[in-house]
This record gives sequence, structure tokens and C-alpha cells, in this order.
Amino acid sequence: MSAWLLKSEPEAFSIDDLLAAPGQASLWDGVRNYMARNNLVAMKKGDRAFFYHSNARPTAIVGEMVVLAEAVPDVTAFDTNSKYFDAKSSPEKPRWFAPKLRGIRKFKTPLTREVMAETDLRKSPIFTNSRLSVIPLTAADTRIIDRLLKQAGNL
DNA sequence: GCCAACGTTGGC
DNA sequence: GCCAACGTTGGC
Repeated sequence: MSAWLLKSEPEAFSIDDLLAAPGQASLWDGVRNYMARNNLVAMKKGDRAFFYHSNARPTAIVGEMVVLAEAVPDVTAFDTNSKYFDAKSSPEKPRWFAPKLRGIRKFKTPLTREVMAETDLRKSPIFTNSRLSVIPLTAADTRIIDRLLKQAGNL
């Protein structure tokens, strides 16, 4: 089982939006970056995922999720009215995919980027590739995150 | 709001 | 296939 960090701008889709959705679940759609897509497709049912608020104050891990269903073609790419429309993706030959995530909890004390930067997480793509919106976490990364969350009383 | 870093596009 | 120009992301 793997763990992931998924970024979203809270103005577009926040942890509160996820927890308010039916079944506290939502497709993670609209991702239009190949590396991020490959990571979305690699996510397996039951994997852990951390919800990260980007372009926010503060930027932080704000909650925890679980992968409910593996990625299916992202239908927003087929919708000409969607801001995620992509003419190069079709139902016959989909280019973009979306897994389904379920929110488990929102953390009382978000784990800020600032705090993460003081640890070996500095070596993770969270810091070395800050533009990647779907990030695989190593077992070591996950241990650090769990430790920090525990310290802050979130787990 | 600025801008660095990075990804994508398109001319050649 | 290279690379300049351009667009976007996301930290600050």
C-alpha cells in the first residue's frame, strides 16, 4: 500500500468541500499534467492520501483521505463547457484520468509546509518539485508526516 | 500581486 | 529534434 499527497487550491476544491460531498467522496478530476496523471493512475484502492491546500494561507496538509476507486477516464476533458475540456482527449482514447477519493478527517491543526520544511521531507518532491500536484510519498516520508501529525495531536 | 520554476507548444 | 516563446503553478 502506498501513500500520496494531493494538492488542491481551497478556492477551487477544499477539504471542507470533500467532506461535504455525498459519501465524503469525490473524483479527483481536472488534473492536466502528465507526471501527475501517471501518479493518479498508479493509485490503488485502499491507498492513503493526504489533502494539501496549495495557494493558501498557510499552505498545509489539512486532512486525510483513502482511495475509494482506481482512476477512470476523466469525463471533464470531454465536456466543452468544462474549464478542464481537452479536445485531445476522447472517450475512445482518453488522455486524463481521475481516481475516487474519500475524505476521512480534517486535521484540527494543519501540518504546514513550514513545519515540513524542517524535516527530511525537504528531499521529497513536495519541496524539490513544488509544481507537481500529485506526489508519491515514500514509506520514510509517510513516517515523518505521521509523526508530525501525532505531535500536533491530529492522530 | 510578483515572479521563479517548470511544462507545453510550435516554428524551423 | 531543438529550443525560444509562452502559459501555468504555486510559494511567498
